[in-house]
Amino acid sequence: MTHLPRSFFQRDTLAVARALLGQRLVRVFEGERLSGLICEVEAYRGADDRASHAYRRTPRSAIMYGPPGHAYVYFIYGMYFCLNAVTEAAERPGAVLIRAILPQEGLPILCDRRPGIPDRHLTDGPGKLCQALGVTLALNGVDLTTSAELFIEAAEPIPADEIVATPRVGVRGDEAARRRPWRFLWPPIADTGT
DNA sequence: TATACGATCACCT
DNA sequence: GGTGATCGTATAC
Repeated sequence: MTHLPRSFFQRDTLAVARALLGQRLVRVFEGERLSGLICEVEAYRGADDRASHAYRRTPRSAIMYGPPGHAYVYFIYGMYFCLNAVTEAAERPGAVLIRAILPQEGLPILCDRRPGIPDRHLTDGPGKLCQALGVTLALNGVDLTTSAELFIEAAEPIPADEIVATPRVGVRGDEAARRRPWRFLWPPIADTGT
């Protein structure tokens, strides 16, 4: 088991998004391994994508203009965090939002961190998986290719014909941005958000 | 300095 | 299927 290398992230954002499906997201929290297979992602790009935080270069979005392979964590709706992996070469902004994982290791701890929530819903949303894994702003900017507390391991690649693409969730306003099928799901039976 | 809003979730009906 | 929670960030003043 080894960290995905920087070259994995340093390419087209859409290619990284598809390739991340099926890989294992690992969080080492208080000495315990928590992990799950990535089963839902969304691609966000830069100047050509009004739905992306990187559409404008601000202090918050600056991380997406930096080298690939780093974590971009942001706070949303007053109570949740979302985890992204920065893509593309430096100065070319892009990121993949990790929206859901299938729990593999540390299930009892995931349950402890989300009391009263059925197993099925522990990590089936971007804010949920951050809560379950203990991902907060403290991890913003960490290097996923070298970090000992948050990284991604190579697992089984997913055949292209098992991946479903749909429009992204929660994208409003810009018509072109809303139309783009840059949300990727695996397996196809996963929640479709309808 | 002030204000509007958001890449969401849980709980209600 | 609808709505309230709750606050960092961007943008306007």
